[in-house]
Amino acid sequence: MTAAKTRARSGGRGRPSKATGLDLKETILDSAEGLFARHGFHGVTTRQVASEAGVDTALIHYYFGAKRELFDAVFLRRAEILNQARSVSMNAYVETFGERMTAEGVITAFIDPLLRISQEGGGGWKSYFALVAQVNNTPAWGGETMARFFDPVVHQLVDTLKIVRPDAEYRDLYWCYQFLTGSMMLALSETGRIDSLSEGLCHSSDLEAVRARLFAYCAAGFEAVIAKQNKA
Amino acid sequence: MTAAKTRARSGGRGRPSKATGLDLKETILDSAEGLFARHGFHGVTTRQVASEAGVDTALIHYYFGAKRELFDAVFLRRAEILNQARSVSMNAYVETFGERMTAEGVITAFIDPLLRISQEGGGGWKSYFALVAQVNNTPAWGGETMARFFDPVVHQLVDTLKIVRPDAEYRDLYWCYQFLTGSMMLALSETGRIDSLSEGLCHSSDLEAVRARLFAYCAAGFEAVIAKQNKA
DNA sequence: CACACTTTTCACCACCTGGTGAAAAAAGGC
DNA sequence: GCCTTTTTTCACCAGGTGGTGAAAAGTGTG
Repeated sequence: MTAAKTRARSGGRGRPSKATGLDLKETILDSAEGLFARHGFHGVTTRQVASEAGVDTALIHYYFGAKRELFDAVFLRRAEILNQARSVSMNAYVETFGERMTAEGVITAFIDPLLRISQEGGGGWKSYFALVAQVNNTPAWGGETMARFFDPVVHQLVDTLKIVRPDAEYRDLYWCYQFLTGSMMLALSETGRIDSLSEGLCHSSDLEAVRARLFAYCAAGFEAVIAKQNKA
Repeated sequence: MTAAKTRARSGGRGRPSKATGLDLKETILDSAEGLFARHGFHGVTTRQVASEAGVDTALIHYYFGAKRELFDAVFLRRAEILNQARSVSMNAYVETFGERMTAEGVITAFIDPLLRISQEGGGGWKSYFALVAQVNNTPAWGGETMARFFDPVVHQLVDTLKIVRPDAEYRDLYWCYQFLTGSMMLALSETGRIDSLSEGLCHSSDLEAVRARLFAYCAAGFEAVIAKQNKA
Protein backbone atom coordinates (compact mmCIF):
# COMPACT_ATOMS: atom_id res chain seq x y z
CA MET A 1 0.00 0.00 0.00
CA THR A 2 1.59 3.22 -1.12
CA ALA A 3 1.37 6.41 0.82
CA ALA A 4 -0.34 7.98 -2.16
CA LYS A 5 -3.25 5.62 -1.82
CA THR A 6 -3.33 6.07 1.94
CA ARG A 7 -3.45 9.76 1.42
CA ALA A 8 -6.24 9.52 -1.14
CA ARG A 9 -8.36 7.47 1.24
CA SER A 10 -7.65 9.61 4.27
CA GLY A 11 -10.43 12.14 3.69
CA GLY A 12 -14.15 11.73 4.18
CA ARG A 13 -14.83 13.52 7.45
CA GLY A 14 -16.09 16.76 5.98
CA ARG A 15 -12.59 18.12 5.64
CA PRO A 16 -10.93 18.30 2.21
CA SER A 17 -9.45 14.90 1.45
CA LYS A 18 -6.19 16.09 -0.01
CA ALA A 19 -3.26 16.36 2.35
CA THR A 20 -1.46 19.66 2.23
CA GLY A 21 1.40 21.57 3.74
CA LEU A 22 2.69 19.91 6.89
CA ASP A 23 0.66 16.74 6.31
CA LEU A 24 2.40 16.29 2.99
CA LYS A 25 5.75 16.82 4.63
CA GLU A 26 5.03 13.94 6.99
CA THR A 27 3.87 11.78 4.10
CA ILE A 28 7.20 12.35 2.37
CA LEU A 29 9.08 11.50 5.56
CA ASP A 30 7.08 8.28 5.94
CA SER A 31 7.85 7.13 2.43
CA ALA A 32 11.50 8.07 2.72
CA GLU A 33 11.76 6.27 6.03
CA GLY A 34 10.45 2.99 4.68
CA LEU A 35 12.61 3.09 1.60
CA PHE A 36 15.79 4.14 3.37
CA ALA A 37 15.25 1.39 5.94
CA ARG A 38 14.92 -1.29 3.29
CA HIS A 39 17.59 -0.20 0.83
CA GLY A 40 19.91 2.20 2.61
CA PHE A 41 20.68 5.81 1.78
CA HIS A 42 22.33 5.15 -1.58
CA GLY A 43 19.82 2.49 -2.54
CA VAL A 44 16.96 4.96 -2.75
CA THR A 45 16.37 7.74 -5.27
CA THR A 46 14.47 10.91 -4.64
CA ARG A 47 12.19 9.87 -7.46
CA GLN A 48 11.26 6.66 -5.65
CA VAL A 49 10.45 8.63 -2.54
CA ALA A 50 8.38 11.10 -4.52
CA SER A 51 6.55 8.35 -6.37
CA GLU A 52 5.63 6.44 -3.23
CA ALA A 53 4.52 9.62 -1.52
CA GLY A 54 2.42 10.56 -4.55
CA VAL A 55 4.27 13.79 -4.96
CA ASP A 56 6.43 15.61 -7.48
CA THR A 57 10.20 15.23 -7.15
CA ALA A 58 10.72 18.94 -6.86
CA LEU A 59 8.51 19.11 -3.80
CA ILE A 60 10.99 17.05 -1.84
CA HIS A 61 13.70 19.59 -2.53
CA TYR A 62 11.28 22.40 -1.76
CA TYR A 63 10.66 21.04 1.73
CA PHE A 64 13.94 19.36 2.63
CA GLY A 65 16.68 20.57 0.31
CA ALA A 66 19.25 17.98 -0.68
CA LYS A 67 18.74 14.23 -0.39
CA ARG A 68 21.04 13.98 2.61
CA GLU A 69 19.02 16.61 4.43
CA LEU A 70 15.91 14.55 3.79
CA PHE A 71 17.66 11.59 5.33
CA ASP A 72 18.67 13.59 8.38
CA ALA A 73 15.10 14.80 8.77
CA VAL A 74 13.91 11.20 8.73
CA PHE A 75 16.53 10.27 11.27
CA LEU A 76 15.84 13.20 13.55
CA ARG A 77 12.06 12.98 13.63
CA ARG A 78 11.88 9.85 15.76
CA ALA A 79 15.24 10.19 17.49
CA GLU A 80 13.88 12.95 19.68
CA ILE A 81 10.87 10.88 20.72
CA LEU A 82 13.14 7.94 21.38
CA ASN A 83 15.62 9.86 23.46
CA GLN A 84 12.93 11.37 25.59
CA ALA A 85 11.20 8.03 26.17
CA ARG A 86 14.43 6.40 27.21
CA SER A 87 15.47 9.25 29.43
CA VAL A 88 12.11 9.31 31.18
CA SER A 89 12.20 5.54 31.63
CA MET A 90 15.64 5.56 33.20
CA ASN A 91 14.88 8.52 35.45
CA ALA A 92 11.72 6.81 36.64
CA TYR A 93 13.65 3.67 37.40
CA VAL A 94 16.29 5.54 39.36
CA GLU A 95 13.73 7.46 41.36
CA THR A 96 11.61 4.40 42.10
CA PHE A 97 14.35 2.01 43.14
CA GLY A 98 17.11 4.31 44.41
CA GLU A 99 19.51 2.23 46.45
CA ARG A 100 17.87 -1.01 45.37
CA MET A 101 18.73 -0.60 41.66
CA THR A 102 20.13 -3.56 39.75
CA ALA A 103 22.09 -3.70 36.51
CA GLU A 104 19.29 -5.68 34.90
CA GLY A 105 16.80 -3.06 35.99
CA VAL A 106 18.82 -0.22 34.48
CA ILE A 107 19.37 -2.13 31.26
CA THR A 108 15.69 -2.95 31.06
CA ALA A 109 14.80 0.69 31.57
CA PHE A 110 17.16 1.52 28.72
CA ILE A 111 15.98 -1.07 26.19
CA ASP A 112 12.34 -1.70 27.00
CA PRO A 113 11.01 1.66 25.78
CA LEU A 114 12.27 0.77 22.32
CA LEU A 115 10.58 -2.62 22.36
CA ARG A 116 7.34 -1.12 23.61
CA ILE A 117 7.39 1.63 21.03
CA SER A 118 8.13 -0.84 18.26
CA GLN A 119 5.22 -3.03 19.36
CA GLU A 120 2.71 -0.27 19.94
CA GLY A 121 3.84 2.59 17.77
CA GLY A 122 2.82 1.34 14.34
CA GLY A 123 4.76 0.23 11.30
CA GLY A 124 6.84 3.33 10.91
CA TRP A 125 8.89 2.48 13.96
CA LYS A 126 9.95 -0.87 12.61
CA SER A 127 11.35 0.84 9.56
CA TYR A 128 13.02 3.39 11.73
CA PHE A 129 14.81 0.82 13.87
CA ALA A 130 16.01 -1.02 10.79
CA LEU A 131 17.32 2.31 9.57
CA VAL A 132 19.19 3.01 12.80
CA ALA A 133 20.67 -0.49 12.80
CA GLN A 134 21.98 0.08 9.33
CA VAL A 135 23.50 3.43 10.21
CA ASN A 136 25.02 1.91 13.33
CA ASN A 137 26.90 -0.55 11.13
CA THR A 138 28.00 1.95 8.50
CA PRO A 139 31.68 2.77 8.95
CA ALA A 140 31.80 5.70 6.55
CA TRP A 141 29.46 8.07 8.39
CA GLY A 142 27.44 5.91 10.78
CA GLY A 143 29.59 6.72 13.78
CA GLU A 144 29.19 10.48 13.56
CA THR A 145 25.48 10.21 12.80
CA MET A 146 24.81 7.95 15.76
CA ALA A 147 26.89 10.17 18.04
CA ARG A 148 25.11 13.29 16.92
CA PHE A 149 21.68 11.90 17.75
CA PHE A 150 22.14 9.36 20.52
CA ASP A 151 25.21 10.11 22.62
CA PRO A 152 23.49 11.83 25.56
CA VAL A 153 21.11 9.01 26.45
CA VAL A 154 23.93 6.49 26.18
CA HIS A 155 26.01 8.49 28.61
CA GLN A 156 23.03 8.50 30.93
CA LEU A 157 22.94 4.70 30.78
CA VAL A 158 26.66 4.40 31.41
CA ASP A 159 26.59 6.83 34.32
CA THR A 160 23.65 5.03 35.91
CA LEU A 161 25.37 1.68 35.56
CA LYS A 162 28.40 3.23 37.23
CA ILE A 163 26.21 4.09 40.21
CA VAL A 164 24.96 0.51 40.41
CA ARG A 165 28.48 -0.91 40.15
CA PRO A 166 30.87 1.76 41.44
CA ASP A 167 33.72 -0.74 41.23
CA ALA A 168 33.35 -1.03 37.45
CA GLU A 169 35.79 0.73 35.15
CA TYR A 170 34.32 3.11 32.57
CA ARG A 171 36.27 1.22 29.92
CA ASP A 172 34.28 -1.90 30.67
CA LEU A 173 31.02 -0.04 30.80
CA TYR A 174 31.55 1.28 27.29
CA TRP A 175 32.50 -2.11 25.92
CA CYS A 176 29.44 -3.66 27.48
CA TYR A 177 27.31 -0.95 25.98
CA GLN A 178 28.70 -1.76 22.56
CA PHE A 179 27.89 -5.45 22.95
CA LEU A 180 24.44 -4.54 24.20
CA THR A 181 23.66 -2.16 21.37
CA GLY A 182 24.79 -4.70 18.78
CA SER A 183 22.34 -7.28 20.09
CA MET A 184 19.59 -4.76 20.62
CA MET A 185 19.73 -3.14 17.21
CA LEU A 186 19.85 -6.45 15.40
CA ALA A 187 16.80 -7.62 17.36
CA LEU A 188 14.92 -4.40 16.70
CA SER A 189 15.65 -4.32 12.99
CA GLU A 190 13.77 -7.61 12.49
CA THR A 191 15.76 -8.76 9.50
CA GLY A 192 14.00 -12.12 9.34
CA ARG A 193 17.27 -13.97 9.43
CA ILE A 194 16.44 -15.86 12.62
CA ASP A 195 13.21 -17.08 11.04
CA SER A 196 14.93 -19.02 8.30
CA LEU A 197 17.93 -19.93 10.43
CA SER A 198 15.75 -21.55 13.08
CA GLU A 199 13.49 -23.06 10.44
CA GLY A 200 10.42 -21.32 11.82
CA LEU A 201 11.16 -21.91 15.51
CA CYS A 202 11.77 -18.21 16.11
CA HIS A 203 10.34 -15.12 14.51
CA SER A 204 12.20 -11.83 14.43
CA SER A 205 8.88 -10.04 14.75
CA ASP A 206 8.27 -11.72 18.10
CA LEU A 207 9.49 -8.92 20.33
CA GLU A 208 7.89 -10.59 23.34
CA ALA A 209 10.42 -13.39 22.93
CA VAL A 210 13.16 -10.77 22.75
CA ARG A 211 11.90 -9.12 25.91
CA ALA A 212 11.90 -12.47 27.74
CA ARG A 213 15.59 -13.00 26.95
CA LEU A 214 17.52 -9.89 26.00
CA PHE A 215 17.45 -8.09 29.35
CA ALA A 216 18.71 -11.14 31.24
CA TYR A 217 21.29 -11.80 28.55
CA CYS A 218 22.77 -8.31 28.61
CA ALA A 219 22.67 -8.00 32.39
CA ALA A 220 24.42 -11.32 32.98
CA GLY A 221 27.00 -10.48 30.34
CA PHE A 222 27.59 -7.14 31.99
CA GLU A 223 28.06 -8.63 35.46
CA ALA A 224 30.42 -11.26 34.09
CA VAL A 225 32.61 -8.72 32.33
CA ILE A 226 32.83 -6.50 35.41
CA ALA A 227 33.66 -9.47 37.62
CA LYS A 228 36.30 -10.76 35.26
CA GLN A 229 38.00 -7.43 34.67
CA ASN A 230 38.05 -6.54 38.34
CA LYS A 231 39.70 -9.85 39.13
CA ALA A 232 42.38 -9.32 36.49
CA MET B 1 47.21 4.00 -1.15
CA THR B 2 45.29 2.83 -4.16
CA ALA B 3 45.56 -0.66 -5.48
CA ALA B 4 46.81 0.77 -8.75
CA LYS B 5 49.90 2.12 -7.05
CA THR B 6 50.41 -1.08 -5.13
CA ARG B 7 50.29 -2.98 -8.34
CA ALA B 8 52.71 -0.69 -10.06
CA ARG B 9 55.21 -1.19 -7.25
CA SER B 10 54.76 -4.92 -7.01
CA GLY B 11 57.22 -5.86 -9.73
CA GLY B 12 60.99 -5.70 -9.67
CA ARG B 13 62.01 -9.31 -9.12
CA GLY B 14 62.84 -10.21 -12.70
CA ARG B 15 59.23 -10.99 -13.48
CA PRO B 16 57.19 -8.55 -15.53
CA SER B 17 55.88 -5.86 -13.19
CA LYS B 18 52.39 -5.71 -14.58
CA ALA B 19 49.81 -7.88 -12.90
CA THR B 20 47.81 -9.96 -15.30
CA GLY B 21 45.04 -12.50 -15.44
CA LEU B 22 44.18 -13.91 -12.04
CA ASP B 23 46.32 -11.37 -10.18
CA LEU B 24 44.26 -8.61 -11.71
CA LYS B 25 41.08 -10.38 -10.74
CA GLU B 26 42.19 -10.35 -7.11
CA THR B 27 43.14 -6.69 -7.36
CA ILE B 28 39.63 -5.87 -8.52
CA LEU B 29 38.15 -7.91 -5.68
CA ASP B 30 40.36 -6.07 -3.17
CA SER B 31 39.27 -2.67 -4.38
CA ALA B 32 35.63 -3.67 -4.53
CA GLU B 33 35.81 -5.11 -1.03
CA GLY B 34 37.15 -1.93 0.51
CA LEU B 35 34.68 0.29 -1.26
CA PHE B 36 31.65 -1.89 -0.61
CA ALA B 37 32.62 -2.13 3.06
CA ARG B 38 32.82 1.63 3.45
CA HIS B 39 29.85 2.73 1.38
CA GLY B 40 27.61 -0.28 0.88
CA PHE B 41 26.54 -1.94 -2.34
CA HIS B 42 24.59 0.99 -3.73
CA GLY B 43 27.13 3.55 -2.55
CA VAL B 44 29.79 2.29 -4.92
CA THR B 45 29.96 2.51 -8.71
CA THR B 46 31.73 0.10 -10.98
CA ARG B 47 33.76 3.06 -12.19
CA GLN B 48 35.06 3.73 -8.69
CA VAL B 49 36.09 0.11 -8.35
CA ALA B 50 37.80 0.18 -11.72
CA SER B 51 39.56 3.43 -10.95
CA GLU B 52 40.93 2.26 -7.62
CA ALA B 53 42.04 -1.04 -9.13
CA GLY B 54 43.73 0.83 -11.98
CA VAL B 55 41.67 -0.99 -14.54
CA ASP B 56 39.15 -0.29 -17.27
CA THR B 57 35.48 -0.48 -16.37
CA ALA B 58 34.78 -3.07 -19.01
CA LEU B 59 37.29 -5.43 -17.46
CA ILE B 60 35.14 -5.77 -14.38
CA HIS B 61 32.25 -6.97 -16.47
CA TYR B 62 34.58 -9.22 -18.42
CA TYR B 63 35.65 -11.02 -15.25
CA PHE B 64 32.58 -10.83 -13.05
CA GLY B 65 29.54 -9.92 -15.12
CA ALA B 66 27.03 -7.63 -13.45
CA LYS B 67 27.76 -5.47 -10.44
CA ARG B 68 25.81 -7.73 -8.12
CA GLU B 69 27.86 -10.71 -9.24
CA LEU B 70 31.00 -8.79 -8.38
CA PHE B 71 29.59 -8.19 -4.92
CA ASP B 72 28.81 -11.86 -4.47
CA ALA B 73 32.32 -12.76 -5.58
CA VAL B 74 33.71 -10.41 -2.93
CA PHE B 75 31.43 -11.91 -0.32
CA LEU B 76 32.19 -15.50 -1.24
CA ARG B 77 35.97 -15.23 -1.45
CA ARG B 78 36.56 -14.89 2.28
CA ALA B 79 33.39 -16.63 3.47
CA GLU B 80 34.84 -20.00 2.55
CA ILE B 81 38.05 -19.34 4.46
CA LEU B 82 36.04 -18.10 7.41
CA ASN B 83 33.71 -21.04 7.51
CA GLN B 84 36.54 -23.51 7.37
CA ALA B 85 38.51 -21.76 10.11
CA ARG B 86 35.51 -21.70 12.39
CA SER B 87 34.56 -25.28 11.70
CA VAL B 88 38.10 -26.48 12.36
CA SER B 89 38.27 -24.45 15.56
CA MET B 90 35.04 -25.86 16.92
CA ASN B 91 35.87 -29.43 15.96
CA ALA B 92 39.24 -29.11 17.65
CA TYR B 93 37.58 -27.81 20.79
CA VAL B 94 35.08 -30.64 20.86
CA GLU B 95 37.75 -33.27 20.34
CA THR B 96 40.10 -31.79 22.93
CA PHE B 97 37.63 -31.22 25.73
CA GLY B 98 34.94 -33.81 25.10
CA GLU B 99 32.85 -34.17 28.23
CA ARG B 100 34.53 -31.20 29.87
CA MET B 101 33.24 -28.65 27.33
CA THR B 102 31.79 -25.38 28.58
CA ALA B 103 29.51 -22.90 26.86
CA GLU B 104 32.20 -20.24 27.08
CA GLY B 105 34.66 -22.62 25.46
CA VAL B 106 32.33 -23.35 22.55
CA ILE B 107 31.52 -19.70 22.08
CA THR B 108 35.20 -18.82 22.17
CA ALA B 109 35.94 -21.46 19.57
CA PHE B 110 33.23 -19.93 17.41
CA ILE B 111 34.25 -16.27 17.70
CA ASP B 112 38.00 -16.29 18.29
CA PRO B 113 39.01 -17.39 14.79
CA LEU B 114 37.40 -14.23 13.44
CA LEU B 115 39.27 -12.02 15.89
CA ARG B 116 42.56 -13.76 15.15
CA ILE B 117 42.07 -13.52 11.41
CA SER B 118 41.14 -9.87 11.68
CA GLN B 119 44.25 -9.17 13.73
CA GLU B 120 46.69 -11.21 11.68
CA GLY B 121 45.16 -11.42 8.25
CA GLY B 122 45.84 -7.92 6.96
CA GLY B 123 43.64 -4.98 6.15
CA GLY B 124 41.37 -6.77 3.73
CA TRP B 125 39.74 -8.70 6.52
CA LYS B 126 38.71 -5.58 8.40
CA SER B 127 36.90 -4.38 5.32
CA TYR B 128 35.34 -7.76 4.89
CA PHE B 129 33.94 -7.87 8.40
CA ALA B 130 32.51 -4.40 8.03
CA LEU B 131 30.88 -5.62 4.85
CA VAL B 132 29.35 -8.66 6.52
CA ALA B 133 28.08 -6.53 9.40
CA GLN B 134 26.35 -4.26 6.93
CA VAL B 135 24.77 -7.16 5.06
CA ASN B 136 23.68 -8.68 8.37
CA ASN B 137 21.70 -5.53 9.10
CA THR B 138 20.19 -5.14 5.64
CA PRO B 139 16.54 -6.19 5.72
CA ALA B 140 16.01 -6.18 1.96
CA TRP B 141 18.39 -8.99 1.01
CA GLY B 142 20.77 -9.39 3.95
CA GLY B 143 18.93 -12.33 5.44
CA GLU B 144 19.11 -14.51 2.35
CA THR B 145 22.71 -13.56 1.67
CA MET B 146 23.83 -14.38 5.20
CA ALA B 147 21.91 -17.65 5.15
CA ARG B 148 23.39 -18.67 1.83
CA PHE B 149 26.95 -18.24 3.04
CA PHE B 150 26.94 -18.80 6.79
CA ASP B 151 24.09 -21.07 7.87
CA PRO B 152 26.04 -24.34 8.18
CA VAL B 153 28.65 -23.12 10.65
CA VAL B 154 25.95 -21.46 12.74
CA HIS B 155 24.06 -24.72 12.95
CA GLN B 156 27.29 -26.35 14.06
CA LEU B 157 27.55 -23.82 16.91
CA VAL B 158 23.95 -24.33 17.95
CA ASP B 159 24.23 -28.11 17.89
CA THR B 160 27.41 -28.04 19.94
CA LEU B 161 25.85 -25.73 22.49
CA LYS B 162 22.95 -28.15 22.68
CA ILE B 163 25.41 -30.89 23.65
CA VAL B 164 26.86 -28.73 26.40
CA ARG B 165 23.41 -27.80 27.73
CA PRO B 166 21.07 -30.61 26.75
CA ASP B 167 18.35 -29.02 28.86
CA ALA B 168 18.31 -25.88 26.66
CA GLU B 169 15.52 -25.38 24.15
CA TYR B 170 16.55 -24.81 20.55
CA ARG B 171 14.43 -21.67 20.57
CA ASP B 172 16.65 -20.17 23.23
CA LEU B 173 19.80 -21.28 21.49
CA TYR B 174 18.81 -19.43 18.35
CA TRP B 175 17.88 -16.28 20.20
CA CYS B 176 21.19 -16.34 22.04
CA TYR B 177 22.98 -16.78 18.76
CA GLN B 178 21.25 -13.71 17.41
CA PHE B 179 22.30 -11.63 20.39
CA LEU B 180 25.82 -12.97 20.09
CA THR B 181 26.15 -12.26 16.41
CA GLY B 182 24.87 -8.72 16.85
CA SER B 183 27.58 -7.95 19.39
CA MET B 184 30.25 -9.81 17.47
CA MET B 185 29.62 -8.21 14.11
CA LEU B 186 29.48 -4.74 15.55
CA ALA B 187 32.79 -5.34 17.32
CA LEU B 188 34.42 -6.76 14.21
CA SER B 189 33.26 -3.99 11.92
CA GLU B 190 35.24 -1.42 13.93
CA THR B 191 33.00 1.50 13.19
CA GLY B 192 34.91 3.85 15.48
CA ARG B 193 31.75 4.77 17.33
CA ILE B 194 33.05 3.56 20.69
CA ASP B 195 36.13 5.72 20.28
CA SER B 196 34.22 8.97 20.25
CA LEU B 197 31.53 7.75 22.63
CA SER B 198 34.10 6.85 25.29
CA GLU B 199 36.12 9.98 24.55
CA GLY B 200 39.23 7.97 23.73
CA LEU B 201 38.93 5.47 26.56
CA CYS B 202 38.21 2.61 24.16
CA HIS B 203 39.27 1.96 20.59
CA SER B 204 37.24 -0.15 18.24
CA SER B 205 40.48 -1.35 16.66
CA ASP B 206 41.56 -2.85 20.00
CA LEU B 207 40.45 -6.42 19.35
CA GLU B 208 42.46 -7.59 22.35
CA ALA B 209 40.05 -5.65 24.54
CA VAL B 210 37.18 -7.32 22.72
CA ARG B 211 38.71 -10.72 23.28
CA ALA B 212 39.09 -10.01 27.01
CA ARG B 213 35.37 -9.27 27.35
CA LEU B 214 33.17 -10.61 24.56
CA PHE B 215 33.52 -14.34 25.26
CA ALA B 216 32.67 -13.93 28.93
CA TYR B 217 29.84 -11.57 28.06
CA CYS B 218 28.17 -13.91 25.57
CA ALA B 219 28.70 -17.02 27.68
CA ALA B 220 27.22 -15.46 30.81
CA GLY B 221 24.32 -14.09 28.80
CA PHE B 222 23.73 -17.51 27.32
CA GLU B 223 23.73 -19.26 30.69
CA ALA B 224 21.39 -16.67 32.15
CA VAL B 225 18.87 -17.05 29.33
CA ILE B 226 18.87 -20.85 29.57
CA ALA B 227 18.47 -20.71 33.34
CA LYS B 228 15.66 -18.21 33.16
CA GLN B 229 13.72 -19.97 30.40
CA ASN B 230 14.04 -23.37 32.03
CA LYS B 231 12.69 -21.95 35.26
CA ALA B 232 9.71 -20.40 33.50
C1' DC C 1 56.73 -16.02 -38.87
C1' DA C 2 51.47 -17.26 -38.75
C1' DC C 3 47.92 -18.81 -35.87
C1' DA C 4 44.30 -19.18 -32.36
C1' DC C 5 43.14 -17.65 -28.01
C1' DT C 6 42.78 -14.72 -24.00
C1' DT C 7 43.03 -10.29 -21.95
C1' DT C 8 42.59 -5.27 -22.17
C1' DT C 9 41.12 -0.94 -24.10
C1' DC C 10 38.10 2.29 -26.43
C1' DA C 11 34.00 4.41 -27.86
C1' DC C 12 29.53 4.36 -27.05
C1' DC C 13 24.41 3.74 -25.56
C1' DA C 14 20.04 4.25 -23.31
C1' DC C 15 18.68 5.47 -19.15
C1' DC C 16 18.70 7.42 -14.70
C1' DT C 17 20.61 10.73 -11.08
C1' DG C 18 20.10 14.89 -7.93
C1' DG C 19 18.82 19.23 -8.51
C1' DT C 20 16.89 23.93 -10.53
C1' DG C 21 14.07 27.89 -12.25
C1' DA C 22 10.01 29.54 -13.82
C1' DA C 23 5.32 29.07 -14.37
C1' DA C 24 0.95 27.67 -12.51
C1' DA C 25 -2.26 26.86 -8.88
C1' DA C 26 -4.01 27.43 -4.01
C1' DA C 27 -4.54 29.78 0.12
C1' DG C 28 -4.91 33.69 2.96
C1' DG C 29 -5.60 38.66 4.19
C1' DC C 30 -8.13 42.82 3.09
C1' DG D 1 -13.34 41.03 -5.63
C1' DC D 2 -7.85 41.85 -5.57
C1' DC D 3 -3.18 41.10 -4.23
C1' DT D 4 0.54 38.71 -1.81
C1' DT D 5 2.53 34.61 -0.24
C1' DT D 6 2.95 29.81 -0.06
C1' DT D 7 2.57 25.41 -2.24
C1' DT D 8 2.71 22.43 -6.29
C1' DT D 9 3.74 21.25 -11.03
C1' DC D 10 6.31 21.16 -15.30
C1' DA D 11 10.14 21.06 -18.32
C1' DC D 12 14.67 20.66 -18.24
C1' DC D 13 19.94 20.15 -17.35
C1' DA D 14 24.62 18.50 -16.80
C1' DG D 15 26.64 14.68 -15.35
C1' DG D 16 26.83 9.96 -13.96
C1' DT D 17 24.98 4.91 -14.25
C1' DG D 18 25.58 -0.12 -15.52
C1' DG D 19 26.55 -2.40 -19.37
C1' DT D 20 28.03 -3.73 -24.44
C1' DG D 21 30.40 -4.77 -28.90
C1' DA D 22 34.20 -4.43 -31.55
C1' DA D 23 38.78 -3.50 -32.05
C1' DA D 24 43.32 -3.81 -30.23
C1' DA D 25 47.10 -5.72 -27.59
C1' DG D 26 49.26 -9.48 -25.61
C1' DT D 27 50.40 -14.56 -25.03
C1' DG D 28 51.64 -19.09 -26.06
C1' DT D 29 52.36 -22.80 -29.77
C1' DG D 30 53.79 -24.70 -33.91
